[in-house]
Amino acid sequence: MNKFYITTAIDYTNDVIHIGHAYQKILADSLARYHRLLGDQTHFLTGTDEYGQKNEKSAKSRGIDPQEFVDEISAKDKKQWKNLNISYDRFIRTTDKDHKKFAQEFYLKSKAAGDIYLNKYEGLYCEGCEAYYEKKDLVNGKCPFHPSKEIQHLTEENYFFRLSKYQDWLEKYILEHPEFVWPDKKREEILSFIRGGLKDFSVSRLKKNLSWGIPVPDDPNHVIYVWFDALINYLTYGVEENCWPADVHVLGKDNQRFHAIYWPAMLKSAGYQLPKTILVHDFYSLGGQRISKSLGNVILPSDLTKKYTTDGVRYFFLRYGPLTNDVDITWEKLKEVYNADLANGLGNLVARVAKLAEKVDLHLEPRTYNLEPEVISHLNGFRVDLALEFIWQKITAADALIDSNEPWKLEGEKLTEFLQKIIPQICQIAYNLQPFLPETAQKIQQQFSGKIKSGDPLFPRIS
RNA sequence: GCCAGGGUAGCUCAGUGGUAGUAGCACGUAUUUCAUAAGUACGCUGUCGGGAGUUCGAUUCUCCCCCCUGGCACCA
Repeated sequence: MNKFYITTAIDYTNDVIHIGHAYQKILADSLARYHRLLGDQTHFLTGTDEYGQKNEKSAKSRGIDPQEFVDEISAKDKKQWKNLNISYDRFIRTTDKDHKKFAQEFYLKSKAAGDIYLNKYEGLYCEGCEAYYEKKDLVNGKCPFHPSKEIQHLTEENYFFRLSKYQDWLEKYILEHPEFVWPDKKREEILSFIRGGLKDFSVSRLKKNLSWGIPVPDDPNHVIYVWFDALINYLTYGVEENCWPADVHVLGKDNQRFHAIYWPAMLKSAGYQLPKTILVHDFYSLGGQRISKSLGNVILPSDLTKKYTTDGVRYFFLRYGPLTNDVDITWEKLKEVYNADLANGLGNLVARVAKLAEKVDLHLEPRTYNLEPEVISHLNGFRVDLALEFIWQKITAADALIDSNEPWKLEGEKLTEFLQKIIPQICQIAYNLQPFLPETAQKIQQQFSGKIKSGDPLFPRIS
C-alpha cells in the first residue's frame, strides 16, 4: 500500500481565515480524497500557527490571555473548514504539547549539528509590522505600512540558523529534483533567490520582549521564533504517524521561500528527509483588489457557502482557482459558473434522467466504477482544474447522447434499455467527482441506486 | 532598478512560420420538452499590445518600445 502525506500551511491566528486560505485547504482536501480513493494510506494535516508577537498583541488588545485568544480563533477556523468539508486527519496547533516538545528537540538537533549560534541582531524595527527593515525599504525614514509609527533602532541578541552553509547544497538539490517545487515558474524564482545568496536567519526572540513562544530548551532567556517553530509542525505529526517525509506541502506563494529554502535546510541540518513536493499556488483578488483586512474586503468561506453551497464553492475554487495564476473573483462570476456548470450542467443532467427512470420504475444492479485515466493523470500532476474540465466534457457528452436518443419518446423496454446505458455513465461521472464534490457525488450515487426517484435539484438555479 | 512570466473574440483562456480557436462563459438563431425558463445543434464578434527586422509569407522567430503581474529575506 502506498503512503500519501499531504499538508497545508497552518494559518496564523491573529485573525480568522478568509477565502484566500480556503482555496488552499480545498485544493489539499481534493488531493487527499483522491489518494484515499486510490487506496493509499493517506494522512492529511492542517492546523493553526499560534505563537508570535502579533498573536500576543491581538490578545492584549482584547484584554485576554494569549492562549484564550488563539483558542477562540482556532475554533473559528475549524468551523470554516468543517463548512467546506475539509477532511483533515489532524488539526495541529503549535500550542499542542506534542508539538512544543518536538520543536524543542528539533532545535537541539540542529544546534548539535553546529547550525545554531548566538549573535547580535541590529536593525530598524517597526512595531506595527513586528519586523526589521533595511534602510532602503523605509519611506522618509518611516515604515511604508505604518508611517505614523516611529522606527526603532534595536539591538537584540538572537540565535541564528546557519542557512548560508546550505546554499550550494540546496541549489544542487533543487536542480537535481525538479519535482521539489511546483510549478516550474516558482522553482525558477526559488533558484534565482538562492543564487542571490543565502543569509543566516534568526530563530529566536528574547523572552523579555516576547514571551508568547516555545522556550528555547537550553536558554531560558529566549523563545523560538514563530517561523522556525511553525514549519516543524509537519514533522511533529509526520514522525508520530510514521508518515514522514511529506509527499506534498500545499501553500500560498507568500510562504514559498520559507518552505522551499528555510525548511529543507532545517531538515537537512536536523537529519530528516526532505518533503517530495512543495506545491505553491497563487492568490485570489476580489474585484481587482487584493484581499486584505485593512481594505475591508475580507469574505469568509461561510459567506459563500451560504449562497452557493459547500460543493458549489468547492467546484468554483477547484475549477477556476488560482492554481498557477492569480485569479480575480467576483460575485457575478461565481453565480455564472454556478448556474452554467452546476445547475444547468451536472444538476440538470441528473434531474432529467432521474425523472425518466422514475417513470419506468427502474431498478439497477450495483456496478463498480473507476477513476478515469485522464483524471488520474491530471491529479498526479496536481491539475485539479483540468481534471474537472475533463469530467465536464463527459457531462456535455451525456446530455448530447440523451438528446440524440430522445428517450422521452421511448416507452417500456426501449426506455429501460437506454436508461441502463446512460445511468452508469452518470454514476461513473459521480464516482470521479468524489475527490472534488464529495457530498454531491454521494447524493448522485444514492439517487441512482435501488429504486430511482426524482428528487430536489442538486443545485437550484440562482437568479 | 534587476530577474521571471504575460498582453489573442464582451469575459476567461488555448494555440500555430502560411491571412486564428475543437475551447468555456456571455450573446443570437433554430430545435426539443425528460429536466432547474434547463438540453442540443448551428452561428456571431477579433487591425492575435505598438513599431521595425528576418522570410515568398509572422499572431507565431529576432530587436526596440508601451502596459500588466509576480519575485528581489525574517510580510503566515
